[in-house]
Amino acid sequence: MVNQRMAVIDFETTGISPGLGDRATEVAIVLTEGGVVVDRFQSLMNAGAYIPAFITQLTGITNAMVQAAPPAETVMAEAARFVGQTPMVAHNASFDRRYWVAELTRAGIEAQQPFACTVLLSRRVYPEAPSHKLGSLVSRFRLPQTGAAHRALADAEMAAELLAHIQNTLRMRHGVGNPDHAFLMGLQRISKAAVVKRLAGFGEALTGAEQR
DNA sequence: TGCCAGGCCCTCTTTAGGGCCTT
Repeated sequence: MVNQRMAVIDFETTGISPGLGDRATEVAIVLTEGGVVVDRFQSLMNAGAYIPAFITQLTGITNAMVQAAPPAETVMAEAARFVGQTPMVAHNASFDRRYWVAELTRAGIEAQQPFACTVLLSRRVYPEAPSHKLGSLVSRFRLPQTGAAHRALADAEMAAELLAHIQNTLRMRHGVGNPDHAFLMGLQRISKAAVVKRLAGFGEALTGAEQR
């Protein structure tokens, strides 16, 4: 059992590019330990950015909702205190890490936490999956649907469920005794081709589907 | 009002192009 604490994060935003002015509208972080959620943080935030209609249609988050929310800098400072030095995880982490760094930088806070990515891990551990979207994987593995998709807390909790499922697969199918954050970072860094050899070294042979 | 990016991965590749994934 992996008892290491990890912080699974999800942002809702006004778009896909913080470098071009997009801002976060909501953040949620769940702390997991041994595959169990032990604490939660969630808040809308007012970054003063306009939310396009199609984003509101996707997330349900309106301009009025964020205008009534605390300032982004205040929320991010609370989020940073909540996370501390806990290693982080996100679904498509390159996206959430960019917003984590961008919003913390605006708040005058340095971001140093390493990010593991459940998309990269899923591609390596479940190469047979036809889709690696969060919702598709949750459905495929019959994981709990923790609320409305495309809201930060629900997506963070579903990503945490997926993380626990990946860790369990590594333990049960591949004999990885301790799939902690450092192991996951190592696994996502090596090429997909190298993963077969790496995991095979932990014990049980991979399935045919995984060796394709 | 509503445009946009970036990293990873595959292949009809590597002097490239396109799909996936996130909002």
